[in-house]
Amino acid sequence: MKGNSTKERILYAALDLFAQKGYDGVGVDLIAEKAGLKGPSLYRHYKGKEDIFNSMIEMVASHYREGFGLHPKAEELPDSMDALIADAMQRLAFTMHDDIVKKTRRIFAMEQFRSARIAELTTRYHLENLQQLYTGMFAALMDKGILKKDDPEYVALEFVSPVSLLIHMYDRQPEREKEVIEKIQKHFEHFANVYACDTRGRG
Amino acid sequence: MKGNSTKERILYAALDLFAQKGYDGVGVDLIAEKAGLKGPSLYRHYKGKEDIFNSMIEMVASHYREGFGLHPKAEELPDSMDALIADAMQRLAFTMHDDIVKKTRRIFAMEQFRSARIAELTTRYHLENLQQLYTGMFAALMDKGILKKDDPEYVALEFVSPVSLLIHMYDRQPEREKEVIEKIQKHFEHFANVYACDTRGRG
DNA sequence: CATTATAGCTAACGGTCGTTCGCATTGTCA
DNA sequence: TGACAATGCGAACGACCGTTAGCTATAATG
Repeated sequence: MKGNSTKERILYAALDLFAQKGYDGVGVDLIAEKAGLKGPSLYRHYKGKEDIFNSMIEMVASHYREGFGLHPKAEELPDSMDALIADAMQRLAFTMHDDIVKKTRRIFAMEQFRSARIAELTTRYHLENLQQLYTGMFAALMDKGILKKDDPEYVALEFVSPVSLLIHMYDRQPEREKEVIEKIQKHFEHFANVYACDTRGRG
Repeated sequence: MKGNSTKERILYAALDLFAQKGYDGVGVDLIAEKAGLKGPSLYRHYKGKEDIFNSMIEMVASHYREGFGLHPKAEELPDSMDALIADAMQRLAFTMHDDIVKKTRRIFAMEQFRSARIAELTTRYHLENLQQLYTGMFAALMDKGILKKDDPEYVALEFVSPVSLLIHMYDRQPEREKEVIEKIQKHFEHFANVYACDTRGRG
Protein backbone atom coordinates (compact mmCIF):
# COMPACT_ATOMS: atom_id res chain seq x y z
CA MET A 1 0.00 0.00 0.00
CA LYS A 2 1.49 3.28 -1.13
CA GLY A 3 1.39 6.41 0.98
CA ASN A 4 3.46 7.29 3.97
CA SER A 5 1.26 9.51 6.06
CA THR A 6 -1.99 8.16 7.45
CA LYS A 7 -3.88 10.67 5.37
CA GLU A 8 -2.33 9.27 2.21
CA ARG A 9 -2.79 5.66 3.26
CA ILE A 10 -6.48 6.34 3.72
CA LEU A 11 -6.76 7.74 0.22
CA TYR A 12 -4.99 4.79 -1.35
CA ALA A 13 -7.18 2.38 0.60
CA ALA A 14 -10.25 4.28 -0.60
CA LEU A 15 -8.99 4.22 -4.18
CA ASP A 16 -8.56 0.48 -4.09
CA LEU A 17 -11.87 -0.32 -2.44
CA PHE A 18 -14.01 2.15 -4.36
CA ALA A 19 -12.51 0.77 -7.57
CA GLN A 20 -13.66 -2.71 -6.55
CA LYS A 21 -17.16 -2.06 -5.25
CA GLY A 22 -18.08 1.54 -5.92
CA TYR A 23 -18.75 4.33 -3.47
CA ASP A 24 -21.94 2.94 -1.98
CA GLY A 25 -20.54 -0.56 -1.82
CA VAL A 26 -17.77 0.27 0.63
CA GLY A 27 -18.18 1.14 4.29
CA VAL A 28 -15.87 3.47 6.15
CA ASP A 29 -14.82 0.70 8.53
CA LEU A 30 -13.43 -1.25 5.59
CA ILE A 31 -11.44 1.72 4.35
CA ALA A 32 -10.10 2.25 7.84
CA GLU A 33 -9.10 -1.39 8.24
CA LYS A 34 -7.23 -1.34 4.93
CA ALA A 35 -5.43 1.82 6.04
CA GLY A 36 -4.50 0.20 9.35
CA LEU A 37 -6.86 1.84 11.80
CA LYS A 38 -10.46 1.80 13.02
CA GLY A 39 -13.44 3.52 11.44
CA PRO A 40 -13.91 6.44 13.81
CA SER A 41 -10.24 7.36 13.56
CA LEU A 42 -10.82 8.39 9.96
CA TYR A 43 -12.58 11.44 11.28
CA ARG A 44 -9.30 12.76 12.70
CA HIS A 45 -8.18 13.20 9.08
CA TYR A 46 -11.29 13.78 7.01
CA LYS A 47 -14.68 15.27 7.61
CA GLY A 48 -16.48 12.14 6.46
CA LYS A 49 -16.84 9.55 3.73
CA GLU A 50 -17.68 12.08 1.04
CA ASP A 51 -14.62 14.08 1.98
CA ILE A 52 -12.43 10.99 1.67
CA PHE A 53 -13.88 10.27 -1.73
CA ASN A 54 -13.42 13.80 -3.02
CA SER A 55 -9.89 14.04 -1.67
CA MET A 56 -9.06 10.73 -3.31
CA ILE A 57 -10.45 11.97 -6.62
CA GLU A 58 -8.38 15.13 -6.44
CA MET A 59 -5.31 13.05 -5.65
CA VAL A 60 -5.67 10.82 -8.68
CA ALA A 61 -6.60 13.83 -10.80
CA SER A 62 -3.36 15.58 -9.97
CA HIS A 63 -1.47 12.29 -10.27
CA TYR A 64 -2.94 11.99 -13.73
CA ARG A 65 -2.18 15.62 -14.58
CA GLU A 66 1.46 15.05 -13.75
CA GLY A 67 1.75 11.77 -15.60
CA PHE A 68 0.11 13.37 -18.58
CA GLY A 69 2.48 16.32 -18.43
CA LEU A 70 4.81 14.26 -20.57
CA HIS A 71 3.47 15.64 -23.78
CA PRO A 72 6.17 14.92 -26.31
CA LYS A 73 8.44 17.89 -26.92
CA ALA A 74 8.99 19.04 -30.45
CA GLU A 75 12.25 17.13 -30.81
CA GLU A 76 10.66 13.93 -29.52
CA LEU A 77 8.01 13.78 -32.19
CA PRO A 78 7.77 10.43 -33.91
CA ASP A 79 9.42 10.77 -37.31
CA SER A 80 7.54 8.00 -39.09
CA MET A 81 4.28 6.13 -39.02
CA ASP A 82 5.99 3.17 -37.41
CA ALA A 83 7.40 5.37 -34.67
CA LEU A 84 3.98 6.89 -34.06
CA ILE A 85 2.41 3.48 -33.64
CA ALA A 86 5.22 2.21 -31.48
CA ASP A 87 4.81 5.25 -29.26
CA ALA A 88 1.06 4.75 -29.04
CA MET A 89 1.46 1.06 -28.19
CA GLN A 90 3.79 1.98 -25.37
CA ARG A 91 1.30 4.46 -23.96
CA LEU A 92 -1.31 1.74 -24.28
CA ALA A 93 0.73 -0.77 -22.32
CA PHE A 94 1.15 1.75 -19.52
CA THR A 95 -2.51 2.69 -19.47
CA MET A 96 -3.65 -0.91 -19.45
CA HIS A 97 -1.37 -2.13 -16.69
CA ASP A 98 -0.64 0.73 -14.35
CA ASP A 99 -2.46 -0.03 -11.15
CA ILE A 100 -3.52 3.47 -10.17
CA VAL A 101 -4.63 4.32 -13.68
CA LYS A 102 -6.73 1.17 -13.86
CA LYS A 103 -8.45 1.79 -10.56
CA THR A 104 -9.05 5.39 -11.49
CA ARG A 105 -10.76 4.36 -14.69
CA ARG A 106 -13.04 1.95 -12.88
CA ILE A 107 -14.07 4.59 -10.37
CA PHE A 108 -14.73 7.15 -13.06
CA ALA A 109 -16.85 4.62 -14.92
CA MET A 110 -18.95 3.78 -11.88
CA GLU A 111 -19.18 7.23 -10.29
CA GLN A 112 -19.30 9.48 -13.36
CA PHE A 113 -22.84 10.55 -12.50
CA ARG A 114 -22.13 11.38 -8.87
CA SER A 115 -21.18 15.01 -9.47
CA ALA A 116 -20.49 17.49 -12.24
CA ARG A 117 -16.86 17.52 -11.16
CA ILE A 118 -16.45 13.81 -11.75
CA ALA A 119 -18.38 13.92 -15.01
CA GLU A 120 -16.03 16.60 -16.22
CA LEU A 121 -12.92 14.72 -15.17
CA THR A 122 -14.21 11.55 -16.81
CA THR A 123 -14.71 13.27 -20.15
CA ARG A 124 -11.28 14.85 -19.92
CA TYR A 125 -9.66 11.60 -18.97
CA HIS A 126 -11.36 9.37 -21.54
CA LEU A 127 -11.52 11.72 -24.48
CA GLU A 128 -10.43 15.34 -24.39
CA ASN A 129 -6.87 15.03 -23.10
CA LEU A 130 -6.04 12.22 -25.47
CA GLN A 131 -7.62 13.97 -28.41
CA GLN A 132 -5.76 17.15 -27.56
CA LEU A 133 -2.45 15.35 -27.29
CA TYR A 134 -2.82 13.73 -30.69
CA THR A 135 -4.27 16.80 -32.32
CA GLY A 136 -1.02 18.62 -31.59
CA MET A 137 1.09 15.68 -32.61
CA PHE A 138 -0.78 15.13 -35.87
CA ALA A 139 -0.65 18.79 -36.81
CA ALA A 140 3.12 18.59 -36.54
CA LEU A 141 3.27 15.33 -38.48
CA MET A 142 1.19 16.86 -41.24
CA ASP A 143 3.63 19.74 -41.43
CA LYS A 144 6.51 17.31 -41.69
CA GLY A 145 4.79 15.48 -44.53
CA ILE A 146 4.34 12.23 -42.65
CA LEU A 147 0.56 12.45 -42.36
CA LYS A 148 -1.75 13.57 -45.10
CA LYS A 149 -3.03 17.09 -44.64
CA ASP A 150 -6.41 17.04 -42.95
CA ASP A 151 -8.23 18.47 -39.94
CA PRO A 152 -5.95 17.22 -37.16
CA GLU A 153 -8.68 17.44 -34.55
CA TYR A 154 -10.88 14.91 -36.29
CA VAL A 155 -8.03 12.71 -37.37
CA ALA A 156 -7.12 12.61 -33.68
CA LEU A 157 -10.70 11.72 -32.79
CA GLU A 158 -10.67 8.80 -35.22
CA PHE A 159 -7.32 7.69 -33.90
CA VAL A 160 -8.20 7.89 -30.23
CA SER A 161 -11.81 6.75 -30.01
CA PRO A 162 -11.44 3.08 -30.84
CA VAL A 163 -8.58 2.82 -28.37
CA SER A 164 -10.58 4.39 -25.59
CA LEU A 165 -13.57 2.20 -26.29
CA LEU A 166 -11.51 -0.98 -26.44
CA ILE A 167 -9.80 -0.11 -23.18
CA HIS A 168 -13.22 0.19 -21.56
CA MET A 169 -13.96 -3.24 -22.91
CA TYR A 170 -10.73 -4.54 -21.42
CA ASP A 171 -11.61 -3.00 -18.06
CA ARG A 172 -14.84 -4.91 -17.77
CA GLN A 173 -13.68 -8.05 -19.57
CA PRO A 174 -9.99 -8.40 -18.71
CA GLU A 175 -10.09 -11.99 -19.92
CA ARG A 176 -10.30 -10.54 -23.44
CA GLU A 177 -7.07 -8.60 -23.07
CA LYS A 178 -5.34 -10.33 -25.96
CA GLU A 179 -8.22 -9.67 -28.29
CA VAL A 180 -8.30 -6.02 -27.25
CA ILE A 181 -4.60 -5.49 -27.87
CA GLU A 182 -4.84 -7.20 -31.24
CA LYS A 183 -7.74 -5.04 -32.29
CA ILE A 184 -6.00 -1.87 -31.23
CA GLN A 185 -2.90 -2.94 -33.10
CA LYS A 186 -4.94 -3.62 -36.20
CA HIS A 187 -6.75 -0.33 -35.77
CA PHE A 188 -3.39 1.46 -35.74
CA GLU A 189 -2.30 -0.31 -38.90
CA HIS A 190 -5.56 0.51 -40.58
CA PHE A 191 -5.15 4.12 -39.50
CA ALA A 192 -1.65 4.19 -40.96
CA ASN A 193 -2.88 2.80 -44.25
CA VAL A 194 -5.54 5.47 -44.48
CA TYR A 195 -3.76 8.56 -43.25
CA ALA A 196 -0.03 8.08 -43.95
CA CYS A 197 1.48 10.07 -46.81
CA ASP A 198 3.80 7.49 -48.31
CA THR A 199 1.42 4.59 -48.42
CA ARG A 200 0.40 3.59 -51.89
CA GLY A 201 -2.74 1.56 -52.44
CA ARG A 202 -4.96 0.26 -49.71
CA GLY A 203 -7.08 -2.84 -49.20
CA MET B 1 -44.99 4.48 -15.88
CA LYS B 2 -45.12 1.71 -18.42
CA GLY B 3 -46.04 -1.85 -17.54
CA ASN B 4 -49.42 -3.33 -16.92
CA SER B 5 -48.80 -6.18 -14.54
CA THR B 6 -47.34 -5.52 -11.12
CA LYS B 7 -44.29 -7.54 -12.09
CA GLU B 8 -43.66 -5.25 -15.01
CA ARG B 9 -44.33 -2.08 -13.06
CA ILE B 10 -41.72 -3.13 -10.56
CA LEU B 11 -39.15 -3.60 -13.30
CA TYR B 12 -39.82 -0.20 -14.85
CA ALA B 13 -39.63 1.42 -11.43
CA ALA B 14 -36.33 -0.34 -10.83
CA LEU B 15 -35.03 0.73 -14.23
CA ASP B 16 -35.79 4.35 -13.52
CA LEU B 17 -34.37 4.42 -10.01
CA PHE B 18 -31.26 2.35 -10.66
CA ALA B 19 -30.51 4.62 -13.61
CA GLN B 20 -30.62 7.61 -11.29
CA LYS B 21 -28.69 6.40 -8.27
CA GLY B 22 -27.20 3.02 -9.07
CA TYR B 23 -27.95 -0.35 -7.54
CA ASP B 24 -26.59 0.33 -4.07
CA GLY B 25 -28.12 3.80 -3.98
CA VAL B 26 -31.72 2.58 -4.17
CA GLY B 27 -33.62 0.78 -1.46
CA VAL B 28 -36.34 -1.77 -2.13
CA ASP B 29 -38.92 0.39 -0.35
CA LEU B 30 -38.35 3.13 -2.89
CA ILE B 31 -38.78 0.75 -5.80
CA ALA B 32 -41.96 -0.55 -4.23
CA GLU B 33 -43.35 2.93 -3.68
CA LYS B 34 -42.69 3.88 -7.29
CA ALA B 35 -44.46 0.71 -8.39
CA GLY B 36 -47.44 1.47 -6.17
CA LEU B 37 -46.99 -0.96 -3.29
CA LYS B 38 -44.96 -1.49 -0.12
CA GLY B 39 -41.52 -3.01 0.23
CA PRO B 40 -42.37 -6.46 1.56
CA SER B 41 -44.92 -6.98 -1.23
CA LEU B 42 -42.08 -7.07 -3.74
CA TYR B 43 -41.24 -10.49 -2.40
CA ARG B 44 -44.51 -11.86 -3.77
CA HIS B 45 -43.08 -11.26 -7.26
CA TYR B 46 -39.31 -11.54 -6.94
CA LYS B 47 -36.92 -13.38 -4.71
CA GLY B 48 -35.14 -10.22 -3.65
CA LYS B 49 -33.43 -7.07 -4.78
CA GLU B 50 -30.81 -8.87 -6.83
CA ASP B 51 -33.56 -10.80 -8.60
CA ILE B 52 -35.38 -7.57 -9.44
CA PHE B 53 -32.19 -6.11 -10.83
CA ASN B 54 -31.37 -9.15 -12.93
CA SER B 55 -34.92 -9.44 -14.24
CA MET B 56 -34.86 -5.76 -15.16
CA ILE B 57 -31.58 -6.23 -17.03
CA GLU B 58 -32.97 -9.16 -18.98
CA MET B 59 -36.04 -7.11 -19.82
CA VAL B 60 -34.07 -4.22 -21.28
CA ALA B 61 -31.72 -6.65 -22.98
CA SER B 62 -34.56 -8.27 -24.86
CA HIS B 63 -36.16 -4.88 -25.47
CA TYR B 64 -32.86 -3.83 -26.99
CA ARG B 65 -32.55 -7.05 -28.99
CA GLU B 66 -35.94 -6.41 -30.55
CA GLY B 67 -35.31 -2.75 -31.29
CA PHE B 68 -32.01 -3.69 -32.81
CA GLY B 69 -33.63 -6.34 -34.97
CA LEU B 70 -34.27 -3.62 -37.50
CA HIS B 71 -31.08 -4.31 -39.32
CA PRO B 72 -31.60 -2.72 -42.71
CA LYS B 73 -32.67 -5.18 -45.33
CA ALA B 74 -30.76 -5.36 -48.57
CA GLU B 75 -33.20 -3.13 -50.40
CA GLU B 76 -33.09 -0.52 -47.67
CA LEU B 77 -29.38 0.06 -47.92
CA PRO B 78 -28.41 3.69 -48.20
CA ASP B 79 -27.48 4.37 -51.80
CA SER B 80 -25.16 7.30 -51.21
CA MET B 81 -22.88 8.76 -48.61
CA ASP B 82 -25.48 11.38 -47.78
CA ALA B 83 -28.11 8.73 -47.24
CA LEU B 84 -25.74 6.80 -44.99
CA ILE B 85 -25.10 9.83 -42.84
CA ALA B 86 -28.76 10.78 -42.73
CA ASP B 87 -29.58 7.27 -41.60
CA ALA B 88 -26.90 7.36 -38.93
CA MET B 89 -28.08 10.74 -37.67
CA GLN B 90 -31.57 9.36 -37.30
CA ARG B 91 -30.33 6.40 -35.30
CA LEU B 92 -28.38 8.86 -33.22
CA ALA B 93 -31.42 10.99 -32.44
CA PHE B 94 -33.29 7.91 -31.30
CA THR B 95 -30.44 6.65 -29.15
CA MET B 96 -29.92 10.02 -27.52
CA HIS B 97 -33.53 10.72 -26.65
CA ASP B 98 -35.31 7.44 -26.11
CA ASP B 99 -36.01 7.18 -22.42
CA ILE B 100 -35.47 3.49 -21.91
CA VAL B 101 -32.34 3.45 -23.98
CA LYS B 102 -30.90 6.34 -21.99
CA LYS B 103 -31.63 4.76 -18.64
CA THR B 104 -30.23 1.47 -19.85
CA ARG B 105 -26.98 3.13 -20.84
CA ARG B 106 -26.62 4.80 -17.46
CA ILE B 107 -27.17 1.53 -15.63
CA PHE B 108 -24.71 -0.32 -17.81
CA ALA B 109 -22.15 2.40 -17.19
CA MET B 110 -22.55 2.25 -13.42
CA GLU B 111 -23.03 -1.48 -12.98
CA GLN B 112 -20.81 -2.89 -15.72
CA PHE B 113 -18.52 -4.48 -13.10
CA ARG B 114 -21.29 -6.10 -11.11
CA SER B 115 -21.29 -9.38 -13.03
CA ALA B 116 -19.84 -11.03 -16.11
CA ARG B 117 -23.31 -11.00 -17.64
CA ILE B 118 -23.61 -7.23 -17.41
CA ALA B 119 -20.04 -6.71 -18.60
CA GLU B 120 -20.83 -8.79 -21.64
CA LEU B 121 -24.06 -6.95 -22.39
CA THR B 122 -22.32 -3.61 -21.97
CA THR B 123 -19.67 -4.48 -24.54
CA ARG B 124 -22.29 -5.75 -26.94
CA TYR B 125 -24.44 -2.69 -26.46
CA HIS B 126 -21.71 -0.07 -26.71
CA LEU B 127 -19.51 -1.63 -29.33
CA GLU B 128 -20.06 -5.02 -30.85
CA ASN B 129 -23.63 -4.73 -32.09
CA LEU B 130 -23.02 -1.35 -33.66
CA GLN B 131 -19.81 -2.46 -35.24
CA GLN B 132 -21.46 -5.57 -36.58
CA LEU B 133 -24.34 -3.60 -38.04
CA TYR B 134 -22.05 -1.23 -39.89
CA THR B 135 -19.62 -3.93 -40.91
CA GLY B 136 -22.40 -5.56 -42.89
CA MET B 137 -23.63 -2.29 -44.26
CA PHE B 138 -20.20 -1.13 -45.31
CA ALA B 139 -19.35 -4.42 -46.99
CA ALA B 140 -22.44 -3.95 -49.15
CA LEU B 141 -21.61 -0.31 -49.84
CA MET B 142 -18.13 -1.30 -50.92
CA ASP B 143 -19.60 -3.80 -53.35
CA LYS B 144 -21.86 -1.13 -54.76
CA GLY B 145 -18.89 1.18 -55.27
CA ILE B 146 -20.04 3.80 -52.81
CA LEU B 147 -17.33 3.19 -50.26
CA LYS B 148 -13.69 2.57 -51.06
CA LYS B 149 -12.71 -1.05 -50.79
CA ASP B 150 -11.20 -1.73 -47.38
CA ASP B 151 -11.58 -4.01 -44.38
CA PRO B 152 -15.21 -3.29 -43.51
CA GLU B 153 -14.75 -4.39 -39.92
CA TYR B 154 -12.20 -1.73 -39.16
CA VAL B 155 -13.89 0.92 -41.21
CA ALA B 156 -16.94 0.20 -39.07
CA LEU B 157 -14.86 0.50 -35.92
CA GLU B 158 -13.60 3.92 -37.00
CA PHE B 159 -17.12 4.97 -37.88
CA VAL B 160 -18.76 3.79 -34.71
CA SER B 161 -16.23 4.50 -31.95
CA PRO B 162 -16.34 8.30 -31.89
CA VAL B 163 -20.12 8.17 -31.84
CA SER B 164 -20.21 5.79 -28.92
CA LEU B 165 -17.65 7.82 -26.98
CA LEU B 166 -19.43 11.10 -27.61
CA ILE B 167 -22.74 9.62 -26.53
CA HIS B 168 -21.13 8.62 -23.25
CA MET B 169 -20.01 12.20 -22.91
CA TYR B 170 -23.55 13.37 -23.55
CA ASP B 171 -24.87 10.98 -20.92
CA ARG B 172 -22.74 12.43 -18.17
CA GLN B 173 -22.79 16.04 -19.44
CA PRO B 174 -26.18 16.51 -21.08
CA GLU B 175 -25.66 20.27 -21.02
CA ARG B 176 -23.14 19.71 -23.81
CA GLU B 177 -25.68 18.03 -26.08
CA LYS B 178 -25.32 20.57 -28.87
CA GLU B 179 -21.56 20.25 -28.90
CA VAL B 180 -21.83 16.46 -28.99
CA ILE B 181 -24.22 16.45 -31.93
CA GLU B 182 -22.06 18.90 -33.84
CA LYS B 183 -18.98 16.81 -33.28
CA ILE B 184 -20.69 13.65 -34.40
CA GLN B 185 -21.99 15.42 -37.50
CA LYS B 186 -18.49 16.66 -38.28
CA HIS B 187 -17.10 13.21 -37.64
CA PHE B 188 -19.52 11.80 -40.19
CA GLU B 189 -18.50 14.38 -42.75
CA HIS B 190 -14.87 13.70 -42.11
CA PHE B 191 -15.54 10.00 -42.49
CA ALA B 192 -17.29 10.60 -45.78
CA ASN B 193 -14.38 12.64 -47.07
CA VAL B 194 -11.96 9.89 -46.19
CA TYR B 195 -13.82 6.78 -47.21
CA ALA B 196 -16.26 7.73 -49.97
CA CYS B 197 -15.43 6.65 -53.47
CA ASP B 198 -16.42 9.70 -55.44
CA THR B 199 -14.75 12.30 -53.30
CA ARG B 200 -11.79 13.94 -54.94
CA GLY B 201 -9.21 15.78 -52.83
CA ARG B 202 -9.42 16.18 -49.12
CA GLY B 203 -8.38 18.95 -46.67
C1' DC C 1 8.19 19.54 34.01
C1' DA C 2 3.57 21.04 32.91
C1' DT C 3 0.59 21.82 29.18
C1' DT C 4 -1.54 21.12 25.12
C1' DA C 5 -2.38 19.24 20.57
C1' DT C 6 -2.51 14.96 17.93
C1' DA C 7 -4.19 10.62 16.86
C1' DG C 8 -5.69 6.48 18.15
C1' DC C 9 -9.40 3.66 20.56
C1' DT C 10 -14.29 1.69 22.41
C1' DA C 11 -19.02 2.41 22.95
C1' DA C 12 -22.93 3.90 21.23
C1' DC C 13 -26.21 6.65 18.54
C1' DG C 14 -30.08 7.05 15.13
C1' DG C 15 -31.05 5.56 10.68
C1' DT C 16 -31.54 2.55 6.80
C1' DC C 17 -30.96 -1.76 4.70
C1' DG C 18 -32.85 -6.34 2.74
C1' DT C 19 -35.67 -9.70 4.36
C1' DT C 20 -39.16 -12.68 6.98
C1' DC C 21 -43.44 -13.53 9.46
C1' DG C 22 -48.17 -13.57 10.23
C1' DC C 23 -52.49 -11.67 9.07
C1' DA C 24 -56.14 -9.62 6.10
C1' DT C 25 -58.30 -9.19 1.69
C1' DT C 26 -59.50 -10.58 -2.75
C1' DG C 27 -60.48 -13.55 -6.64
C1' DT C 28 -61.02 -18.35 -8.43
C1' DC C 29 -62.99 -22.58 -8.82
C1' DA C 30 -65.21 -26.91 -7.29
C1' DT D 1 -70.93 -21.69 -0.47
C1' DG D 2 -66.52 -23.28 1.02
C1' DA D 3 -61.62 -24.12 0.07
C1' DC D 4 -57.67 -22.24 -1.51
C1' DA D 5 -54.20 -19.73 -3.90
C1' DA D 6 -52.62 -15.04 -4.86
C1' DT D 7 -51.51 -10.60 -3.38
C1' DG D 8 -51.42 -6.99 -0.40
C1' DC D 9 -50.12 -5.10 4.34
C1' DG D 10 -47.73 -3.69 9.14
C1' DA D 11 -44.48 -5.20 12.46
C1' DA D 12 -40.25 -6.58 13.31
C1' DC D 13 -35.65 -8.66 12.75
C1' DG D 14 -30.58 -8.62 12.59
C1' DA D 15 -27.04 -6.39 10.09
C1' DC D 16 -24.75 -2.61 8.72
C1' DC D 17 -24.34 2.35 7.82
C1' DG D 18 -21.95 7.06 8.73
C1' DT D 19 -21.06 9.66 12.55
C1' DT D 20 -20.29 11.51 17.41
C1' DA D 21 -18.76 11.47 22.23
C1' DG D 22 -15.54 10.57 25.48
C1' DC D 23 -11.40 8.42 27.00
C1' DT D 24 -6.29 7.41 26.61
C1' DA D 25 -1.59 7.42 25.12
C1' DT D 26 1.93 9.67 22.83
C1' DA D 27 4.44 13.74 20.96
C1' DA D 28 5.38 18.43 20.75
C1' DT D 29 5.81 22.95 23.07
C1' DG D 30 6.33 26.53 26.65
